[in-house]
Order: sequence, then structure tokens, then C-alpha cells
Amino acid sequence: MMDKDKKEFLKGTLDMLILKIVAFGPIHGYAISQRMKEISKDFFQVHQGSLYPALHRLEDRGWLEPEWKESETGREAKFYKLTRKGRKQLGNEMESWARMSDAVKTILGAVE
Amino acid sequence: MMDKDKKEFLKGTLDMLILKIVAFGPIHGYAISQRMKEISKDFFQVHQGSLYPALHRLEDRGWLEPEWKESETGREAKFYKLTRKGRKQLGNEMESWARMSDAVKTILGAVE
DNA sequence: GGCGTATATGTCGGACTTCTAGGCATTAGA
DNA sequence: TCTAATGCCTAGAAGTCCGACATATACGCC
Repeated sequence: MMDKDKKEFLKGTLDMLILKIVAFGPIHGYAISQRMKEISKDFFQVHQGSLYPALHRLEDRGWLEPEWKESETGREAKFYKLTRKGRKQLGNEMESWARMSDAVKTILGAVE
Repeated sequence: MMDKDKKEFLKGTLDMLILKIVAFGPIHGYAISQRMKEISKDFFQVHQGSLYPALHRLEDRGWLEPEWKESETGREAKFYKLTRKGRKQLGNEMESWARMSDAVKTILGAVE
């Protein structure tokens, strides 16, 4: 039945958040989910079933570029970096998010 | 292929926004979409294929209660009003939205 | 009378996103 | 040895939103 209150999250912002985190520098998928959880103080929990499809989606659209490298722990991992197109896309999405959250704020704050 | 840039909208906030608008007082579906467009200064355009299913969904969950009445124009229309459960739900969703948009702001604002 | 536009409700199918639940493999530590 | 953490992945189900379509009434205009 899905508990909408407890798990109320990403709602279409996942791609933007991933792009933003990758914008800090090349990073692999597993680390992205940790970073996101960490920065958001445990609010955003990206599950692997959402994360990896999202990464492939972003790669398909030409916003991320993967490269296999050795991770901090000495194991092989797929590091993603932002492409030029990806940087532009991130800008668009952030702009879009700003306008969208403003609009929501306006409606929620509206009185009678 | 869907142009995500031009059409970037409700992202899971539709239910909350509808509840909030109905919270102002009984109102029918068609008027809800107009109100939303108006208050948000044309940002949110709820399409009929989203609006009516959403209203039925909210009714099914016991958050809205419908009543057929005559509209301002003299025609029959289905006026919705917020139930007690609906008011509580709205509170939860607003709280949830606040925390979610804070978390997004934190990530977007994070530096290196 | 006939026509177009705004009002008003609705359904259907498709595209898309996220989650749950699983699988596979390696490494570090108890 | 066995468990947890790291690291990648997919398949299927559920849910949301949109575009397109269908229906009907009221009103103004020609």
C-alpha cells in the first residue's frame, strides 16, 4: 500500500541531484548514494534499484561519461564525470527547480 | 521523446497543491485548475488527464468529499471539500515538502 | 437558427520514474 | 569461516502525469 508519509522523496529531482553531486568531481555510483545521504543528513536514501537505472539514463542522454578506475578501496569501479551537456542540463534543472519550488511556496503560503 | 525542459511540472506535488486549494473552501475541479494556474502565475497547468484522476484518488483516500451543486455559471458541478482526514494529510504533506525542499537546497547549495 | 468558445466532467493508453526484491562478485574484519 | 560492506546490475510492479479523445451545456454573435 506504500506509506507515502515515511517515504516521501525524490519525486523527479533525482537526476538533478545526481548531476549536482557528480559536478563536484568524478565519482562512482555507490559513492553517489552515500554522498547524497550524507549531505542531506539522511533525508535522501537512493536505493540501488533507482540509482543504477538513473545513471544509465543520464549516460544515455549524454550528460554523464563513465570510466572504469580503481576506487579508494582498491576495487574496480565506474567513475562518472559530467559532460559539457550535463553541466548545461544541471543549470537548466536547477533553474527549473527554483521556479517550481517558488510556485509551490506561493500556493502553500496563499491565504484565502 | 518528451521535452523535459519545456514541460517541467508537478512532480508528485499535485495532490498537496489540490488539497491546499480545496482548503480555502468548497470548489469544483475546473475551478481548481484555474486557481492553481492563477496563483502560481501560470507556472502550474494541471491538465484534465491529471486533474480528474487525482480528484478521484483523493476522494478514494477519504481526503476529499464531493457534492453536486450549481456552479457560479448556473451549471451543475462537483464541489469538493476537505475532510478532517484530508486536512491532516495536507499538514503532513506540507511538513514533508518543507523537509524535502530543505534537503534539496542543501545539496544544490553544497560547495565542493 | 447555427456556430464557436468557455465551462465542466470524464476515460484510455503510453511514457516515465521509483521501489522491492533479487543476483553476482570482491574484500575486510571478527 | 562467515558476515558485512563495497560495488555493479536487472526484472517486475506500482504509481503519476500527460496527450488525446469523448460528451454535454451555456452564452454570445452573426
